[in-house]
Amino acid sequence: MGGATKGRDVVPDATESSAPREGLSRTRVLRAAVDYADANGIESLTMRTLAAELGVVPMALYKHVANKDDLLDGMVEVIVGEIGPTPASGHWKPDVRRRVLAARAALLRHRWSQAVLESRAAMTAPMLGYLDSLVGLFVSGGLPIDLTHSVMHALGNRMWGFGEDLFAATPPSETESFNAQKDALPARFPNLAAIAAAAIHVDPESGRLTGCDSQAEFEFALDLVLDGVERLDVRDGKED
Amino acid sequence: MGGATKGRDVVPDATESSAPREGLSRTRVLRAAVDYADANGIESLTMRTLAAELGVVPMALYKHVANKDDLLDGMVEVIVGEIGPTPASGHWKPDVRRRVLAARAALLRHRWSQAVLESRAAMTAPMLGYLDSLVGLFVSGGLPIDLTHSVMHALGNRMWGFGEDLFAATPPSETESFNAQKDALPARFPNLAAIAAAAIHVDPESGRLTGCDSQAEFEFALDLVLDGVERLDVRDGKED
DNA sequence: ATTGACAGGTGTACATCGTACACCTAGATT
DNA sequence: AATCTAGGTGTACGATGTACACCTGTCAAT
Repeated sequence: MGGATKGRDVVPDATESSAPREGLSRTRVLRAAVDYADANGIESLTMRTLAAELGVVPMALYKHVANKDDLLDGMVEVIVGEIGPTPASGHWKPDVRRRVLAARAALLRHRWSQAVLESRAAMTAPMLGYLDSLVGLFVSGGLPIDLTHSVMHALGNRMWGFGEDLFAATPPSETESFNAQKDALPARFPNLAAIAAAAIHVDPESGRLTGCDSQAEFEFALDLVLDGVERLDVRDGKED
Repeated sequence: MGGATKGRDVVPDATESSAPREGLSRTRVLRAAVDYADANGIESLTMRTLAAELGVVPMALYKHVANKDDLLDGMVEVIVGEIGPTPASGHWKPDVRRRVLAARAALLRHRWSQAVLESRAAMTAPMLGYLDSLVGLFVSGGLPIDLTHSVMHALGNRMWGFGEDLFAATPPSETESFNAQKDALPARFPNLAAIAAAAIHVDPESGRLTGCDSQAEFEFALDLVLDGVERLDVRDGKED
C-alpha cells in the first residue's frame, strides 16, 4: 500500500532544531506564511512573495502544500492550534467563557485570520479539536446534549441574517488522507460525535433521516439574544 | 468642478422601460451579475463571463462599474436592497425578529452573498439603511440607546471568537462621491448617528475621545448568550 | 564502493484574470 | 453642419496560480 504514510499533519516532525535554517517543511512554510501575512497583509501573500521570503523558487512550495488553498487552510490550522488549552473548573459557564475568549485572542493576534477562516469554512483537525473541546466543556458541566448542540449553533451564527452558521460542519476537502482517517473521527472528537448522533432525527413528514434544521437553530439563537436583551431592559429600567 | 454629478447610486435612473433590452446601465450590469452568480456560482463570475452574458465586450463593463470590487459591492447592495420593509408594531422584539428574519431570507436566496458580504465589510448605503432601520425598531420600541448599541454589536458578532463584529462600521471606500455625501449621513441615517454619538466617550485614563470597546462588546454578547443558556437549562432541568 | 530510488529544489511556460489605453461611433447640443 | 460626449470595442500587459520536465543530494541496498 503506497503513500499511506504521507502525513498532512500540522506538526509532523520537527527536524528543525538540528538543521538550523536549511530545508523547507510544511510547518516552516506555514509559519513563514503566517509571519508574512502578519507583517504585510494577507492580500500581498502570493506564492511568489512567500517563496522569495523563504529564499526559494515558487514551485518549491508545492512540495509541501498542495496549492494555495491548502496553504491558507494550513495557516488557519496554525492559528487555531495557537489557542492552546485553558483551565477547566467543571462549571461550563466560566470554562466556556475562558475558552472562547482565548480563541478570540488568538485570532486577534493575526488580523487577517478571521477573513481567511470565514472564506473557507473548512473543518480542519485543529478546528474540530477546538469545537470538540468546547462541546466537552458544556456537557461535562452538565448541560444536556441537545441544548449544547443549539448553543454551538448560536455561538457560530451571525444573528442578523448575514453569514451562515460556522458550525454547519463543512467537511474538510475530501482528500484521500482525510478519507483514511474518517473512521477515526468519532474517537478523536467524541463530543462532536455525540452531538451529531443527537442531532440526527426522523422527519415526521417524509419519514426520512434528516440533520439539524438551520432555520430553527438560527431562530433559537436570535431569540436567545432578544430574550436576554429584554431581561436586561426590564431589570435596568424597572429596578428589579 | 467637473464630474461631481457622476452618480454611484444604486438605482440612478431607470431608462429601461423605454429602451427594452438595449444599452447597459449600472443596474442592468449588477442585476445580470447577481443572476449569473445565482446560476453559476460566484467563483465563475469574471468580468469576461459577465460581459459575455450581456453580449458585450469585457471592457464595456468598466463604463458602469469602477472595477470588480465595485461590482461585488454593487451586488451586495442589490441584495440588501431586496430586504424590503417589514411591518412594525412598535414592540421592538417582534419587530426586530421579523426584520432580521427577512434579512436572512433575502441573503439565503443568493447562497454566495454571505461570503461576498463578509469578504468586504463595506458599509454601502443600503447596508447603512438596513442597520439604521434595525436601530430604529429598537429605540422606537423604547430600548435605551446604549443598550441598543450593545445589542447591535451582539447581533453582528460571531460569538466564539471568530470573525470580528460586522457592526464595526468599515466606512465605504473613500470615493469622492462618498465624501460628497458624508455630511448628509446623519440626516439619512439618524438612528445610526444617535448610536455613534452615544458611543463616543472620554477614556478615563488618557482623557482622549474614544469609540466603543470591541472587547467589551464581544464579552457582552458572549455573556448574553451564556446567561440565556443558563436560564434555559435551569428552567428545563428543574421545572421552573 | 556502486547504484538507484526518491525527496525536494529549479526553470520554463502557460492559462486566467483584472484592467490600462487608445480608438471608434451614434446621438445630443450648439 | 460642427462638435461634444457617453458608451461600446480591440488590443495588450502584468500579476498570479500552477503543470511539467528536470536536476541533485542523500541514503539504503547491493
